[in-house]
Amino acid sequence: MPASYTKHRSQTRERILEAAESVFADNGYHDALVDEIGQRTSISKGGLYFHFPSKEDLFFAVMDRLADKLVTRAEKAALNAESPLGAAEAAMDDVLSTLSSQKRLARLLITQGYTMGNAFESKRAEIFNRFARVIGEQLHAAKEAGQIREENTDLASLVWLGAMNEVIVHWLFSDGAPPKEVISDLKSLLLASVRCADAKALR
Amino acid sequence: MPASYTKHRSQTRERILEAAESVFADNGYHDALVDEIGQRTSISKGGLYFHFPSKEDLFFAVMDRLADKLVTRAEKAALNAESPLGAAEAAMDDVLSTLSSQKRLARLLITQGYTMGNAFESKRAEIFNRFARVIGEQLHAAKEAGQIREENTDLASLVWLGAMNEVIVHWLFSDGAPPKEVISDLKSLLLASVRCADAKALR
DNA sequence: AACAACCGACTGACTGGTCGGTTTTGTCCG
DNA sequence: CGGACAAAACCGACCAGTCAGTCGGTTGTT
Repeated sequence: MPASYTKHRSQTRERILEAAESVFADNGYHDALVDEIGQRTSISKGGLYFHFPSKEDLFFAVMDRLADKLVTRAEKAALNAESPLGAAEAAMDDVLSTLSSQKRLARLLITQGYTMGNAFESKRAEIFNRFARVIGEQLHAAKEAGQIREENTDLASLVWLGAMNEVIVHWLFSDGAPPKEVISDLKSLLLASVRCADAKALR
Repeated sequence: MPASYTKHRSQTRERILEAAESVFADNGYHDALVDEIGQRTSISKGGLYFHFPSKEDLFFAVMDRLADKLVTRAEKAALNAESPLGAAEAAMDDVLSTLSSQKRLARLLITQGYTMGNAFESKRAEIFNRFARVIGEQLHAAKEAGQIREENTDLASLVWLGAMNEVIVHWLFSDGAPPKEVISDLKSLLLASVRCADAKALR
């Protein structure tokens, strides 16, 4: 298999993933038609099935790609902080800002993880655990460094994640404010929750 | 229409709702078969469609009924508390305990709200908002009473709800501990988040 | 008789996936 | 260079399973 084949191949894969992301975001897994992904890519159904073995696999690939992009961004944002707690804040900040400007993606990421019966649950869990770990590691370090008094940092990271998730969901389905606008208040709440020692961080 | 008709009628409806709850909980909306609900009730498909106009309507009815039961329980639990903050804790406590012992229902309530495409989103939001309001009202009262320092009680209630939700999800899909077992730590975190003035409440 | 309640075989729309065939791309050799 | 060959990439009509919902008919109640 010549090299130039594989190159073009991955380009096409990417094109398909892009279109699929959009179709899944618009319609959800069940109501998304493989044929529509075909239309948007100008690739026939047969062509699609040359690149992906099933609709399900395609969906998984889309979600993985999306999660990768977000986690990578968040991790990078965390690196620029000068303290563990700052890093946790930065990661949170980044995710909320990013999703604030991409409602469709937020929806896809957060709600569609549940849409395929039991098959996808573990994948959804995996994705959320990746986020949780990013936060959790920083909180753990913050504890070691004496920045916070909370002991159970695993639970704390779950609380942070859940809070972020709920804020986003509320924005998506109940006309809540965009996450961006509540970041500041949310930070105060979450910093207080882990009993941040630094009073000024609570403003 | 004689009275005995309507009486028997509502009994049958109840029987159907019970069975449907179980089938939906086991399989999720899409993979649940109307025929299976028929089997479990010993009522034929035609019979079911005499009582409910569509599968979707039946699902809605099941979810409403479930949410009603839980919210009512939680509200009752809140009444027995002697302070607003205690009431909020009690409501949280009650919901987590109840769901801890009913994994299938927890799953149904929390994840299946997303499984029917866009059709069900508003209903899911409605149900969660009911819970949020129960907590939110108590937190607001707690603020008025000077029990907590947090100002933004609407956001705080969202944080509480999101935290509870995430703990449950983690239990459901990542072999996390049953919510019951983390209630105590979770309480500490959430009380701290709203800057509870009473130091001993934080233990 | 009249109406509610129920039955269950049937239908028809829907759509993921297949497959035989066609086109495009890269390679090799004379 | 060019033409022959193979493999990749792509096409799209078609298949086959699925299942919500229907409807003409039956049973039970008042």
